[in-house]
Amino acid sequence: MNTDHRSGCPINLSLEVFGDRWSLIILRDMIFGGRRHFRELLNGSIEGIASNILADRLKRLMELGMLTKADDPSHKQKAIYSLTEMAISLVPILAHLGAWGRVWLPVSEELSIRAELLEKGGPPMWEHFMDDLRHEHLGAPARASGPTVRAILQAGYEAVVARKALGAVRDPA
Amino acid sequence: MNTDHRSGCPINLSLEVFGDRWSLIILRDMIFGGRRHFRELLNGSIEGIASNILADRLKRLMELGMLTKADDPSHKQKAIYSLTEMAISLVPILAHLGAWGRVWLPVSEELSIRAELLEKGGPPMWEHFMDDLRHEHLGAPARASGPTVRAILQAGYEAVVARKALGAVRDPA
DNA sequence: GCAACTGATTGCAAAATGCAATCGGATTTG
DNA sequence: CAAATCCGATTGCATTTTGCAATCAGTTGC
Repeated sequence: MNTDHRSGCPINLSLEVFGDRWSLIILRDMIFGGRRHFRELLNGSIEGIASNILADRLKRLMELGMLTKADDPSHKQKAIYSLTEMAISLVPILAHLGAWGRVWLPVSEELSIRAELLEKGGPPMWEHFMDDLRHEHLGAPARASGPTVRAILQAGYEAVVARKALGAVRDPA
Repeated sequence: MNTDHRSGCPINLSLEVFGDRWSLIILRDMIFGGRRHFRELLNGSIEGIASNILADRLKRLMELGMLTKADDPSHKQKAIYSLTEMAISLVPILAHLGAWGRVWLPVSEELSIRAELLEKGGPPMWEHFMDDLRHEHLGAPARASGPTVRAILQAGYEAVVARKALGAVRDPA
């Protein structure tokens, strides 16, 4: 890992970790989309990441301690990528980032409903989400009750998609 | 301004705004360092931004609605850059980013004391800070009482520097 | 045996970055 | 009043990063 930094400022060092156009997109897809494999990240990315960039960023994020990689027992060639606690603790930042983007940028309704729900859920929901991710990626015990936060966000997303499809039937273009 | 986006996801759109190595550094120097002029940003940057990059980013941030530019009445050639509400509302994100960096990255003590104080102050302190910035950059009325948040952070910084200098006298290298 | 899929790698063009020198005008200094 | 300094940039150029398409060798399912 590269250890010569521009400065010891925490904001600068954070930017050196994910101050590029792809690293946080990959982490977003792992956190919110539940993606664990190379191809899932490659083909599932709505932004269309290239395979060489994805390979480079996965390697970089591993060197930085944000991800780990393990063999998939069901497929000798598959690798499973896992979030570390360092990456899981980005959830509040992602929540704030989504909230800020929702206010100031031309977001689409179906892609911002998750950010809206996460904002409304506040820190308690973020903690729930981080516990879910610790269970999923670090083998921590599962939360006692209730659906996962990802399932709640996904349900919200699907409700918006369904409502928009209905609107399209009633009011076709 | 460029209006073709990779996706309408709020996190992606936020990254398109400041997902590079310099934009947030410039905003940090304006917010925490109180810098308003080109040269202040150029020479005051500990990370050493190049003048062409600074010029490009200032232009870009203006096009995105994060900054405005005005003539300095005291100097016909000077320009004063001001934060917009869009940029001021990044304060909570910067606070979280600093807090995260302080935990996970090799920050220096003197450059992370501000992040520590801002984290301990919590959302009420962030609101105070944003009010100060609205007064400074948008002409809003000043807060009723007490020192500015920037002054509090600066005092903390100087206390650390003084303490470290004292330690160097007592325990020279 | 063969097509589809696995996590990547390679080659190459285009864009972004880093760095030093420089610009014309405004201001300060001696 | 002339020289030096400062103002916000701009230019040229080498290096680095990115984006894109094609390709790779090994694994799996049929």
